Amino acid sequence: MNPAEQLCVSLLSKCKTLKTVKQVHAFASKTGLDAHPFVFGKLLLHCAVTISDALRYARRLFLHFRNPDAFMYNTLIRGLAESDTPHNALVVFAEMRRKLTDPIDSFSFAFVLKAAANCGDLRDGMRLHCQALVCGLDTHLFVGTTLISMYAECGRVKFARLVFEEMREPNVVAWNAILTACFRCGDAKGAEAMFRWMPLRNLTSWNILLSGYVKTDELELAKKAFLRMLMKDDVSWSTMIVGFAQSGCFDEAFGFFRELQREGIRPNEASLTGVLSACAQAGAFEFGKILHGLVEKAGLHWMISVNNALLDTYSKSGNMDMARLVFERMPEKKSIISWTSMIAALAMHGYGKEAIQIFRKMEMSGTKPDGITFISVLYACSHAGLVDEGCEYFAKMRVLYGIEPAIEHYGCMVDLYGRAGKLQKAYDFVHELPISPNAVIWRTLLGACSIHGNVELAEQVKEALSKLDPDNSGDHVLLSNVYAVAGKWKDVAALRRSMADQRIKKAPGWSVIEVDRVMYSFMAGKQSNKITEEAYEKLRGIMLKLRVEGGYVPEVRSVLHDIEEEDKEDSVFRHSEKLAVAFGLARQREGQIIRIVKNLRVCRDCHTVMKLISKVYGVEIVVRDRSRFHSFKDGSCSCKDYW
DNA sequence: ATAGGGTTAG
Repeated sequence: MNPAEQLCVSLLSKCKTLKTVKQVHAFASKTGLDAHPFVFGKLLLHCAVTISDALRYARRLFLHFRNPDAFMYNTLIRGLAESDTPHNALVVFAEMRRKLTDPIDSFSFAFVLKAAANCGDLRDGMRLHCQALVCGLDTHLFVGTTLISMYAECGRVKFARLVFEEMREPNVVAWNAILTACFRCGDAKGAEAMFRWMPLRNLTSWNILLSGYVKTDELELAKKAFLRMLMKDDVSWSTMIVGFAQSGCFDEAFGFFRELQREGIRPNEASLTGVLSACAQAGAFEFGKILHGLVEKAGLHWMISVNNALLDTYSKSGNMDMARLVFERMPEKKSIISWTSMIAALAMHGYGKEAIQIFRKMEMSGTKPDGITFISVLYACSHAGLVDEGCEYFAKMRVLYGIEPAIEHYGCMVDLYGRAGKLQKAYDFVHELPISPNAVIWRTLLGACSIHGNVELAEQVKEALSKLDPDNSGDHVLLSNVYAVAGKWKDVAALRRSMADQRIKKAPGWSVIEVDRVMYSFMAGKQSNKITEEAYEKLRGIMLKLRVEGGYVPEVRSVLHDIEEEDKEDSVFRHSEKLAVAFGLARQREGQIIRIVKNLRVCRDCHTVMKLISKVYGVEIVVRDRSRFHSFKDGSCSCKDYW
């Protein structure tokens, strides 16, 4: 190769996107550098298949070569194996065997086995195993290792172990493969033993141990192993961050991320998506913006996964404008996750119609929706009162896309009917389900009864629930609220007694507000400190002003206990979201949006109060519920009082 | 070896 060709090659190795590959390609053909098409073509192809979304381009290039050799076939097979159509790799492999007379080398087997593993097709995998055996390559280090992974992917530890035992001198990579295989097939004990026996370990072995623990929900064990590690890399850190984020412990995820930064480790795409997901769960708006900055700084803004996480974080922390911006500026092709996240985001913020529009756009773009997409669409319909549309899409998912509805989809339908007040329809729907309803289904129905005050149905539903999930405090409270609304105080009292007897406690509600990068949390009830005192003080003033200027009358119908009217007033007065808003009004700069995250759903009275505050004080308040957003402005809410 | 989206409820 002459120096100019070498320059091209080194340029190519730095390419991260299809666009840059194409630029180099164009440059090369313009200056005649591709006069050496074989050398150059190989490398271009190699580069193209390592980049996601570049496969079609790679295939087209491949067709330009009349007599591709084994290396080129291998390269294409490798790319296809990693793509979302790994089966094509098997097809190309068969073609290669037909056309090439050279013996198949270990690389070909390794790549095509990878494809079989990604297909999860045991039969293809075993056929390839036999072929490798005939070629005498099955005990080859590289091939044996991929055989182990293939069997692990198909859930056959025994076969994986057999292959491993046949290998004469397994290296670390092979040991790591069998370690992974044990974890993947659910044999954690075997994996631990394997880890202890390993004659050689590297950093990867430790990381496999970490991720194995994380996947089996043994976070404490993962933490212990993590502390024992002398060397840690970004993968080790990512594993911990992601592990904690996935099991909802966002505080610990934040902790690991901060520590990673202190150690001077560069955050990669996995650690950033992990911490962003924790951020989305916590609804931490300011922190999310800081993380966005870190994404830019790390140069990872071109990655789809990172953008998906950013989109989700912005929407779940109440900033739809930024979420939209991220969505529109997404690089290359949007993934199914991008579309679904956007649909869910719009739905959560009460833009049901727009969510459906995005779904249509997705259909037109040629991306096929999956089960989760439909959950989001149905969720959008039920929370916007779009009953007909919901039914339409429910039918569509099976007829048009061949997706069989799962229990979650049925749950959405029950919610769709129930929320809209079609209780009978919802009830019939539950009785006609092809699968037996779970607690969530009944709870959805109970929620609908509570919204629409149907005592008889609520009692029936509670009966079914107490068989499936008797200890759920929320269900008792819900039924009690139905009684309270109907004025059946005796029933309320009886229910309270039985709750006390069974030691079922009502879960406390809390609200969080972020002021100057500090999170303040409020809980209804006893404990008082300087912060809550300050909030109470402000709240008293607010309520007085609302009565005088806003014509506020406390709404007390959803109070649990049979107590005097005044006490009921006091009880709703203490709700955590009111305290948080009061604190926000006291401490935040004027004109700043007051953002609150709550663990339960807002009560009717608080909802009214928020609307009034937004009008009387001229502020914008954004409250994140357990399941959606309420954006209060000029005396009305984005949910249009339908929630 | 690490990633991103989803039903109900207090």
